Amino acid sequence: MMMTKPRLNPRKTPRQSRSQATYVAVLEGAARILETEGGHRLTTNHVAERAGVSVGTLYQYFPGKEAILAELIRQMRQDMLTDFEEAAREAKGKDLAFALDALIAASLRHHLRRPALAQALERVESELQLNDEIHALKARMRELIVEVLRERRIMEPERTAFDLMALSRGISDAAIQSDQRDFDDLQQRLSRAIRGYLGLAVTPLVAAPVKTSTEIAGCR
Amino acid sequence: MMMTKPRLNPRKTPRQSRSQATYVAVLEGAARILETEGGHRLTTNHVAERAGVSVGTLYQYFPGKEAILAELIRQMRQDMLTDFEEAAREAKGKDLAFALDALIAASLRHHLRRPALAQALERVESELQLNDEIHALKARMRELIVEVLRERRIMEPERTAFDLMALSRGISDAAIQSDQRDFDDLQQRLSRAIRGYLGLAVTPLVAAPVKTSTEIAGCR
DNA sequence: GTAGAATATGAGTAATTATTCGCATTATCG
DNA sequence: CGATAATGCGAATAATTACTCATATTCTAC
Repeated sequence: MMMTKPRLNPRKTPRQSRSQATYVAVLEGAARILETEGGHRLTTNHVAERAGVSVGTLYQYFPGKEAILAELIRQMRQDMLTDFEEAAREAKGKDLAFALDALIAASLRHHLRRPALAQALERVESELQLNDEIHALKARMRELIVEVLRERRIMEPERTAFDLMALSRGISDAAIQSDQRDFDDLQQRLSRAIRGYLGLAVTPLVAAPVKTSTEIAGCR
Repeated sequence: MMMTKPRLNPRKTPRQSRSQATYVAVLEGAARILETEGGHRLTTNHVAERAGVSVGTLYQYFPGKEAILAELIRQMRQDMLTDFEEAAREAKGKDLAFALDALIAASLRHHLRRPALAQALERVESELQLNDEIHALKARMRELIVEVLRERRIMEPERTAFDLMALSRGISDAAIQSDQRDFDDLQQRLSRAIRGYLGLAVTPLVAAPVKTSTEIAGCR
């Protein structure tokens, strides 16, 4: 034979359906380890075992565990972006509060689908430095929100989008960490936080002690 | 000799000043690794090296790297709690907005002192399960905020404190991750987010397109 | 069918990381 | 001092984890 290729890309692209199945099995095995045992137990041998696959097979498709994590993150971000795009399309033409609620719902659905996995992947994401593809996905998500804000004449849409995403993530993460999983409850709390940041009307949490005449008269 | 003790607690308490110095050197070495290289490079040998200490010495004071991390986290939470208590004392008797700003400032100081370290430790904290002492520190911090809210007649103080802490952390973390380090800018953004959540007055971000008479007349 | 390509295997090896232990050094106290 | 305890050392060893490769199995196309 002429010359065996010098082992170029260690990561093959699966061609047959059986290898496709192997590929997703590895990813799913890794995901389940993240969910149930934590990142420190994610070793190549262990992933292969949980995937019902041999280590050698794993290495045919992934050069190492970082590659597995990167692919899981990429898929998560891709799914999230798709949901966001759908929500933004629905909200087209509707008013600000409606559009925001649609985006909040999309974000919440994502966090509640596989809560432990989403949390673990976000942690990994901030620890690893990511490839450009993942960065691009996140950038497009932010741009999408910026557009929603800009169309509604919100000032400083970039910074506002940044803060809204950040505070949403903060509340979602903390809630999920404490096993709060009630969709409607979380939706309300996120909606309050976001509307409040924007200066939209929000029912005050200050229980009026005794209504004085000056308080009733004054607009704020 | 009668009987060598069966190696009870592998973690000695340093008695001489020199060993005190060793103890803190190990912690500082670990902290610097977290800051500059990331959690995956935190190995006992490496920590010892960066601390200028031999591995054996490290193991005299810490049974393993988790113990080092736990102690770093404990110290971080302890410092933060102290700052919060101080801020709450200052704010005693002042109005809600003032009290909140004092707490925000304390939180921000903490995050900005050693930003990369704070981030890394928070990640580790959510990955490891912590001992009761650290849980207690966090619980006392939340209680402190609950009290601030309760004294000002805020409804559902527990849940509100939870959400305020969560959204603050979300914004702080995201900002620091993006190298936004301007104290006053962050203070303003956090203040807006928190006041907004509570339904306090916040300058709206909606650029009024044309002021209609009904908008000017209506209180909200 | 059968040839050849693709895929799968897992024991075996390399590399990394954790942990110990015998001994050297330094401090404390009378 | 000198005795004893405290501290420090780091090569050596154990344990874990990463990764390979010779071989076996399964698929595809003719």
